[in-house]
This record gives sequence, structure tokens and C-alpha cells, in this order.
Amino acid sequence: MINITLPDGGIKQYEKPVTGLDIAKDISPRLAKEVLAVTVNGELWDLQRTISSDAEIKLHKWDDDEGKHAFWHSSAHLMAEAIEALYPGTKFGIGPAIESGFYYDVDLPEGKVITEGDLPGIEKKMLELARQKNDIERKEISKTDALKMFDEKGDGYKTELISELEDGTITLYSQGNFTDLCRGPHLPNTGLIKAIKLTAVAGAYWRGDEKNKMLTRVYGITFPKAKLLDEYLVLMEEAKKRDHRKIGKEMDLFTFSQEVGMGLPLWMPKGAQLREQLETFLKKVQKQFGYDQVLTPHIGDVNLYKTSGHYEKYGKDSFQPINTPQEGEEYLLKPMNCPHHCEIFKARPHSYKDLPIRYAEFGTVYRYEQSGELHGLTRVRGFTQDDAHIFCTPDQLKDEFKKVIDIIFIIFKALDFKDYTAQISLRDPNNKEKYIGSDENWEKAEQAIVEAAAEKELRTVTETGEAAFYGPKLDFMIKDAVGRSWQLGTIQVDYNLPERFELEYTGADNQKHRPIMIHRAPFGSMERFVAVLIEHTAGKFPLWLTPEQVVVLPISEKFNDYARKVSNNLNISDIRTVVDDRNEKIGRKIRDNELKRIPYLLIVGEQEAENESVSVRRQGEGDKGTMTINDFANFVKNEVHEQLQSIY
RNA sequence: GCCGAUGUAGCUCAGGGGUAGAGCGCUUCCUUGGUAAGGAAGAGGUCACGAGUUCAAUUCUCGUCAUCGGCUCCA
Repeated sequence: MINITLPDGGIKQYEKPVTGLDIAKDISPRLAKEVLAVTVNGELWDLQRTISSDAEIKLHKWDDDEGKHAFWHSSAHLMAEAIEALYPGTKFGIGPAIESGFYYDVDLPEGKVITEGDLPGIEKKMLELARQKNDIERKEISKTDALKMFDEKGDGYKTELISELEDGTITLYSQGNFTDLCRGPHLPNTGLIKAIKLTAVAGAYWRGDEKNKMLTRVYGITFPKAKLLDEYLVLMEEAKKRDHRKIGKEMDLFTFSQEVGMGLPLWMPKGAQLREQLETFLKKVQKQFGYDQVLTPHIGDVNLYKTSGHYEKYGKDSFQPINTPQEGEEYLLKPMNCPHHCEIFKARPHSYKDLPIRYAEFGTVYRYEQSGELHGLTRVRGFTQDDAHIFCTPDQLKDEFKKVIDIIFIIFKALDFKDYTAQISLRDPNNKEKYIGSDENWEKAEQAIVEAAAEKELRTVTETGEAAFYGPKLDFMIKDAVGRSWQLGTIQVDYNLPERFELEYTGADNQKHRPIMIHRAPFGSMERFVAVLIEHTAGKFPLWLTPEQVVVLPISEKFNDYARKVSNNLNISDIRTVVDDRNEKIGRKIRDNELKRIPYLLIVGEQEAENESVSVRRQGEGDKGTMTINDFANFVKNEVHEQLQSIY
């Protein structure tokens, strides 16, 4: 007798060994049709795999990530089968399911390439194969046999993978004429795959190492129903409309110029206005948290970066030093602000009573990012960090760290960012030579971050090997319109720079002590933050940020003067009014795509001029009626006030 | 940097070996007097840049630059 425990605690008993599919059939025919995979005692299994002893199980449908995972993993195999049929002799790398869809890395026969134009042909072949409803079969195989099999096939990638696996854990999955090395699990048969879209083709290095051969990676996504594919495609279309590069162009926020250089954004008046509002906001918050603004130059002597260690690490891959008429004198465009701030700290002696010292600067830095990596405003070569460096005693470290988390919370709340991931990045303990500084300092720094995050009840994920070369960090990642993750806010603990710059303060014991440094940038950079903000709001910014909050629109040129007067009298701080002059004709000046995003439109004409009033329209809400200039000013003040109030 | 794709009017894009097209925008005129409008006319392009093939190149080939999708990278 086999006892199968279901997630709700119910127990089903079977005389003989059963499969996940049998159990599903037993529960309901509909479930049997929809079920895709099964978790058995915490392990994800194929539905057709036999369960021969007591087990706790959970059946997964399309709605579960586990179900999707199996579905897409099988889809990757289906695509490989299609590619093998269309391009005989292709060698296969790896083909996993990913967050949305799957990919397969393939090494095509000499002289063959797959381009986007070839994708529909592969899709067609996949559908054809799927309609054969071939069963997907699992087979355990010994290491020797597996090596022999793929060796005969001439597939060196698979043999490389197999040689690293432990004997006894190797399984093969087959459908139709295609067999692949795979851990599984998979769908019972390929017929469940009803709708297929191959989305992209790209190059990818074998095992992610740029020294290795570049394989062709084909991306795709599949669904159990055609309708789901349609919905997905519509969703992607909608997401593309929110692309910050598109909206930035439409709204005249920023632009790029080949003449100026790639990755060097040019901020137009409205974009600059938006940035200024963000900076003003953060400066206000930072003032409350006891920060001091400082200003430092855009270049620094090469020796500054030799001291900091950055030159050694990044010198060759940076913008190259600027020479001067003086022989041997070299300056570097600053790639970060920390060394400059260290020099400010060092310029005067400090008592423990002065600490913590917090130097903040909107500092523009230049980094020579690889050309292929540039991406709109999210990855650029010149950008402004909302940087600050906190110098504190060991006792103050955790508290200071937590205060920085508070600032980030304030910002995320102000802008309604809810779906962020907090990531603790630690160093790779097996690869210590990548980092500078002593083990002891690293351990202390890592511990401080972990503890502070825990005390702030922050849900975090931990990634080893992702630390900066000088210290561990806590990063806040947020997704863009199409689901790419970008790092925004960052907090980093640094024991190394204070040592390199020989920073010190005098303690209560009248001895010299070394301060600890915290690097932090809640926005990350103005460029990337604005990009993500645009994609989150689709360009409809909150009122306190909107580049053009109020447009005063005279119904004819006769009322231009009155419109101007309205604009001047509104006089609301943080609010920008724009008068849309009418020269001769009505309704010519304002463009549709702009109007869609302007929160307030004030129409003025004869009646309004007589009563010192305005006719108000609120974006998305329509007519608000006629009110006096003062009433309107208060009305807007209240709205902005409410928005800002909700932040604190 | 690597793989693949793209580059035509301010924007979105069509076209294609015989010196260029649409929609929106822009300018002017007309209509409309509470309207986020309508009509007509017009102005805008060395078809990214450079070389080659050709009687002829924006179109074909190669190179350069930039952009897009990935990979690698990300102080």
C-alpha cells in the first residue's frame, strides 16, 4: 500500500506504484489534462515517473512556476529537435527554461547561420513535431554509456558536460528522433505545446566565458493555448510603448548625438527640469539625515587613483589619462567620487565627536563601458551619481547603514516603486585575489550588511561573487518595462579605502583610529533612475515631478496677456507653468502627445479675464470647472502636498 | 569587445540599379468663437559615412560609424 499525501493534507492510497499523472487522473479528468509536472518529496519530477513508495506530492499546472518551467524546458528540447531536423549536424550546448520562455545554445554546421528571418521556419517545424504528440521518455544511463553515445554523435559540448557529472545521476530524455542529456523534468508529451513564438537570436559564449567559442542562442516562448500567446504578444507591445528611449524622445527629455559620442546623454530642458526636481527632493531628505553637500572636480591626478587602487584594476579599460603640457603629468576623468571625498576628509583632523561625517555630491563620473553594453539611459559612459560617503566609527556603522536603507525606502515610497529586489553581494571566497583588503575587514563588512538588512526586516537575496572589488554591498534592483533587472540604489561598506588613504580620527582614548566608509547612492545614478522612473510611470510622472505641470492656454491671442498674468500669479514653488501663446489661430500650438501627460490645462478667455479666474481641466479627469487663480493655486498645492505627505 | 539585425523627411515607417514616398508634425491660408478641433496649399531628405562594381548606386559588395536584441562586462 502506498500513501500519497496531497498539499491539503489529504491522503490517497494505492495498491501499486503510481505516476503523478495517475494521481491527477484520479482527482479529476480536467486536472489530468492541465497538469504539467509534479513535486515528489520536494523534488520536481516528470508526471510519468513512477512513485513506488509513500510520498508527499504537489501537482503543478501552468499557473505554477514549476509547471511553466517543465513546459518551457520541454519546449527547448522541441526546438532542438526542430533545429536538428532543419540543420543536420548541429551540435547542442545547453537549453534551459528561463524566467519567461527558454533558449537553446547551438553550434551550427560550418557555413550555416540562423538569423531572425529563419525563426518562422523553425517555429513551423516545431509545431509540426508537436502535433505528432510524441511521448517524452526518461532514461537513466551510466556515465560511460552517455559519454560513448554523445562521442559517437560528435557532440563535444555534451561530453564536456557529462564528464563533470557524477555517475548514477545521468539521465536522458527522448522524444521522436531527438535525445538530449537532461536532468528534467519534462512534459509527458510534446503535444501539450500549442503556441510557439521564437523571439530572438543572439550570440552567447559557451559556458559564458568570452575565451570560448560563441554559439548561436535562440530564444523562444511557448504556451499551452494560442490565446495565451496572443496575450503575451499584446503585453510585450504595451511594454515597448513604455520604453524610456521612446518616451524620452517623445517628451523631449534627453537625446544622444553621434558627434558628442556614444553613451553620453544630452539632457534637454524638460529632462533637466525632471532631474532637478529629483535632486531637490533628495537634497531635502539628505539634509534631514545630516548630510553635507560637497563639490569636487571632474578630473583627478592619476596618482589619486593609484592610491585608491582603481587605476591598477581598471586603468587599461578606462578613458585614457589626459596629458598636460607638463611632461609626465596625467589626469583621469573621474570614474567615481570616493577618492575625492577621502581627500576632503583627510584635509582636516577629525575627532570621534565629529563622526559620522556624511559628504554628499551629485557627482558626474565617466566610465568606458563596452560599446555593446550601452543601453539608452540605463547604461551610459557619463553619468551623475547621487553619491555620498559616510565616515564613521565601528560602533556607528550598523546604525548609519540602516539610516541609508531608510532613505532608500523614502525614495521608493515617494515614487511608488514596490517590486524591487534587495540583493546582498558578497565576495567569492574561492576567488579572493579578485578583491582587495584583508579577510578580517571583509568579514566584518559582510557581517555588518547582513545584520543591518536583517534588522530592517528587508527581504534579501544573497549573491556570492557579486561584491565590488573593494567591498560587499547591498543593492536594490528594479525591473524595466520588459523585465530586465537594473541596479538602482546601492550601499557599500568599505574598510579598504580608509586604509589606502590612511584616513584617521582621534578617539576618546586620544589614539588615532581608522574610520569605516560607507558608499551609497539611493538613486544609483540620475540617468538610470530617470529611465526606470519613465518606464514605471509611462511618462505620467507624479505632479511634484512633472516637467510641465500646468499649461495656461488662452483661447485666442487677445488673452495672451491675461494668460501670462495667470502664470505669474500662480507662483507655486516646485510648479512650472507654461503659457501657450496664441498668435492668430486657436488650437495650433500644443501637440497631442505632450498634452496627454500634462496634468493641468488652464483655459482662459473673456469670462476668465473678467473674473480673474481659470477654467481647469485635469488630465484623465476632465473638467474641474472654473475657479479663481488663488483657488487653483491652493488646489494644486494641496495635491502636491498630499503626494509628498504620503512619503513621510 | 563578440554574435546577429537595422540605419530613407523633425517622428513612425513604406519603397527599390535609372537621381525619392505615406501618415503625423512644421509653415501659410481658410473655416471654427469656449475648442486638447476641421479643410486647403506649401516647405523639409547628398536615402548614416567612405570606398568598390556599373553607362548609371539611395538600392549590389566591402569597410567605418551609430542604433537595436543578446553574450561578456559593470569601480
